[in-house]
Amino acid sequence: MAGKSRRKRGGSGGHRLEDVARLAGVSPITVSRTLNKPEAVSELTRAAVRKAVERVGYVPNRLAGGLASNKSKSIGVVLPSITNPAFAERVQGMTDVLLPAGYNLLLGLSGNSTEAELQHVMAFLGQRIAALALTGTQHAERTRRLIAQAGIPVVEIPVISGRLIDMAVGYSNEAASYAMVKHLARFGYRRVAFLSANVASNQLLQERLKGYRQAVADLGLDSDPALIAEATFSPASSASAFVELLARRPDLEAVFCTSDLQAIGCALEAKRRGIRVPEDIGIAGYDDVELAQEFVPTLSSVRFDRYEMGRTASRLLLARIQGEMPEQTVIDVGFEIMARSSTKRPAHRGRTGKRVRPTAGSCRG
Amino acid sequence: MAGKSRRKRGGSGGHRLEDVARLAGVSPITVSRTLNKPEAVSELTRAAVRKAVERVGYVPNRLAGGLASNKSKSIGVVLPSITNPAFAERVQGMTDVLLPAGYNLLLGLSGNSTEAELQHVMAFLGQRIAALALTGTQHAERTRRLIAQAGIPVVEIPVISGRLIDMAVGYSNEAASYAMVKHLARFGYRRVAFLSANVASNQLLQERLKGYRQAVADLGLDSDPALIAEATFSPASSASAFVELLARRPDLEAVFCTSDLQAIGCALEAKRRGIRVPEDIGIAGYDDVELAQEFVPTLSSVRFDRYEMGRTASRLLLARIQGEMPEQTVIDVGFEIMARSSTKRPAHRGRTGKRVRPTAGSCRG
DNA sequence: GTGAAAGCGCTAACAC
DNA sequence: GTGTTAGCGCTTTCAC
Repeated sequence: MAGKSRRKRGGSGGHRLEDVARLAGVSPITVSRTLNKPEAVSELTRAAVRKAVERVGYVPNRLAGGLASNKSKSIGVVLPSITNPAFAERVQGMTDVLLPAGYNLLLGLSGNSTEAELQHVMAFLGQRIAALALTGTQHAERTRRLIAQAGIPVVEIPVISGRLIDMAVGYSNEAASYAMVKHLARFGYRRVAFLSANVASNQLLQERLKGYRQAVADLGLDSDPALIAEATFSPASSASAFVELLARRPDLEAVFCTSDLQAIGCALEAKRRGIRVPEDIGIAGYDDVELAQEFVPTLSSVRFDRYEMGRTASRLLLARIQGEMPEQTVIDVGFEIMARSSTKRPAHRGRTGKRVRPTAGSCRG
Repeated sequence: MAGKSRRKRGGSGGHRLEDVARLAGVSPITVSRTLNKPEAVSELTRAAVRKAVERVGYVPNRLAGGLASNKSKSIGVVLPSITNPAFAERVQGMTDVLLPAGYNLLLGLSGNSTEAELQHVMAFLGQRIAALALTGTQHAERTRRLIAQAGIPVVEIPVISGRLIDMAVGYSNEAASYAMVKHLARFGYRRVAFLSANVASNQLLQERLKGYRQAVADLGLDSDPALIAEATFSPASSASAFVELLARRPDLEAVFCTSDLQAIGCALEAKRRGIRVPEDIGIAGYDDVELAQEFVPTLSSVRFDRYEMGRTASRLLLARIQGEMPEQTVIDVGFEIMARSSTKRPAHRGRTGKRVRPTAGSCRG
């Protein structure tokens, strides 16, 4: 006791490195090393320190550690929203890799606003995050500048083209969309609607719309702009968008929705109206959520491994944090067109289960 | 230049308070005050400082600030998983309140393991989180001890009974479950199955099972233990559990699922087997996801406002962080039985839309 | 309203 | 392998 008179120790009540050190009969730095670089400490000392740590229930102050070392054990993640299962699984994949490595997740929800993203990135940088995971490649210039200045590893998900900041894990949304339209065309659907959430604010949807348009052009499908509609992610909203599409184009043959929930909304509306799927109208979704293959009829969808994407992205970040330089920093995880009943128009026979290999990233076949 | 020789300033490149201060022609502490307590600084100085901050793009180091003040602007949140939309909406509600107040979210996914929860809480405490939000009241003793020692505000969600640590926002899961079974009984279903995820590891499900059992006993329904089954959250898994229930009890009349996705899994399986819902079998869900009211048939479910729960919990935490003592620290948000087609057995007529008022927290009517 | 000094708890650097 | 010293960038305390 009678240490140098300190400023009042806040209510956080924790013990300090020094307390543990005294108890273990070593210097503070030895305790620090035991915790951070155990291999640099003799086995004997290590045991003594560990015992002391246990004894007082020492929880290191990461704020102090971070300040001293100018880096923290936190990783920032910015997502548009988390209610969308597509993003939720990515987060799960990330924590599953980062937690065992001792890293925490700082979560920022941006709602597709680059301004909100900037706010989050600033806050994260203020906490000296060790790395950053962003969604898409659409960022405020200031965000890019701040990140560059910070010099931390960054991974963008789930895109692999565009103006990449650093690393990326994803696939070509455009190619996936193209492939699905091609799949529909193969089954004879030629008046195919594109139903998505608000495209203007969402880069991924822009890519998908581009793929849709390209396929429509390439395959000579109906290119009427009235076939393009927007709805929120709720099934109810997409149901009414579907109704409007039908009103605009009573000869509508298929709807390609950029989310499964929207596709299900359309399918349910079709059922309520006695429209048969896939006979009268083909319906395709996106994301391949679990419900897609259980639904009646089973729902064709675009599949990509969101969970694995989170894991891969995290591994990339961890490698870079540890100073390694992964040979591949832009990883294409590919996608898969899951051809199921909802787009299987009778009297048409198409190939199914087309898998786009990771390195391809575009539609083949 | 020629400042006192410092340890190398890490690559994080940022400017310091001192840089801004020099530029603005004031002392560092004045800059600090301008940023944290603007009202304590003259308008003129404030303007000068703000300009300097803008000019160099100053991002305060929260690590340093946190160390000095022994508190951070981060709030820890522990959830079992985030793939479940029920939790995702809570998180959205929390950030919507916390972000404008300048707080970040540290996310920890525990998978219903109290041990994992402990790990997260330790890591969070190491970062001197300002407050903590936990799921349920089942915690390791050590977790409780650490939290008590830290003396930070805690809110538990979505439960309001049991061994509460501090504050709570939620409703009685038991009463909600009881109410749904009662609703089923009112429509003449007497052989009601209870289908949930693994109960042993999940406190909420335990409460719901208790409510089910109590209702079965009180209302004289069939209490055969074979009517209780488990499945994962996937619709496929619950579909097979449903099949097994039918095998065990071919005279099964209704299934009460503790999640909507499971209920939908059952309903889809019923459709595949030509079993009519609600005529042959009644199906009830839990959570009232958007799809529930769009599904065909519309799905009866237990509703509670998850988003608002997140907001309320966050407001409680913020108040306590600011030293206020909210008069109510255990908030019952109530629940609602959404009576829809999937449980409306013809020739039976029950009351619908029963709303349990927040302060009631139990089943009335 | 503003500033000077001290120190939050830890780790980097260098000595032994 | 272990210890000593000097800060990390901020906020507290107390003076003016």
